[in-house]
Amino acid sequence: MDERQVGSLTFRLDLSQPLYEQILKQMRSAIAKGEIALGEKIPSVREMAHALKVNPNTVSHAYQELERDGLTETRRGQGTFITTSRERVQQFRRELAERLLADFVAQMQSLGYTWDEIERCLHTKKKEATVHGRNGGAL
Amino acid sequence: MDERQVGSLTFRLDLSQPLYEQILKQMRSAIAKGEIALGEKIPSVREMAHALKVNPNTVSHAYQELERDGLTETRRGQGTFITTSRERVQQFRRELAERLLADFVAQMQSLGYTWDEIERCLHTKKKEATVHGRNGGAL
DNA sequence: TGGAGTGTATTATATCACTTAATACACTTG
DNA sequence: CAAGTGTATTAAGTGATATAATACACTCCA
Repeated sequence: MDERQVGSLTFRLDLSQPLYEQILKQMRSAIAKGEIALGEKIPSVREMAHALKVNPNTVSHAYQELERDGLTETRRGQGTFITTSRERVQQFRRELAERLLADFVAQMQSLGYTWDEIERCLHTKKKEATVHGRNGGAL
Repeated sequence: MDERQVGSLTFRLDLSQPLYEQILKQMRSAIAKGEIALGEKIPSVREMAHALKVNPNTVSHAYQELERDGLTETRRGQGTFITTSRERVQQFRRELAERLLADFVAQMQSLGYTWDEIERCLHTKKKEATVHGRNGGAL
């Protein structure tokens, strides 16, 4: 499965995307889902780099994007911490979901799908997924 | 708007994505939506390159991907033609939509959204879009 | 106070995808 | 035979990505 544990987090890295982007996305998900508590310290750049067998610069790149997102706060000499603002995390989650939804709909419409057809596709897939596994297809 | 006409097609190119990918996607859309008739000849590599102010190699790259998709057939010395198989086009459209849907759902679930929440988001956005413009938000 | 651990910045090197350019070839049509 | 097709090749340049090796300023704690 090529999974790597670091602290309470689990990462899956491959070569299909930039490494820093994969780290970034998986950190965003962990924060959005509350898998890391608000205000909690995340692994240091060097610790993360060592655990993921990746260059510290690459981890640093991802961490700086997280701060640009407003999801983390960095304290010089101390480390990087998840923001304490629950509102900020919720807002980010909403905005990202909104972007994903808009992109998805735009692409479906570029193939000639109508709103009703898109809704029907989603509903069909939901029923397919919830029949097989009880976890809603998440895992 | 930075749009370029070539034959009956309209292209919009920017620098946010590889040029060959943008050409590829917009050709796929045109074929899937039936904006180009089955069996019809598409502009030659050189003509398209000149019209889009792009290198012939870049257009050729996109055209070869189209053939890999099974959406076009190339006849040496004659040109590139849309497949005559309506079934092939429909199948491609379905498969691409299926992929888009699966990716979208996976990303939403990675943010902690449930199936019901995803369905509600889509339905809300549909109502927002159909209130404003009558074209369903496509243009 | 000093050492260890923080994030950050810098410079250098290497690789890869993408793009352009200039040719060349085999094929088909008129 | 000439013009137009797709295709292949070689070369060059650019930018993003990643690694490596240092260095610096900061904070904490023994």
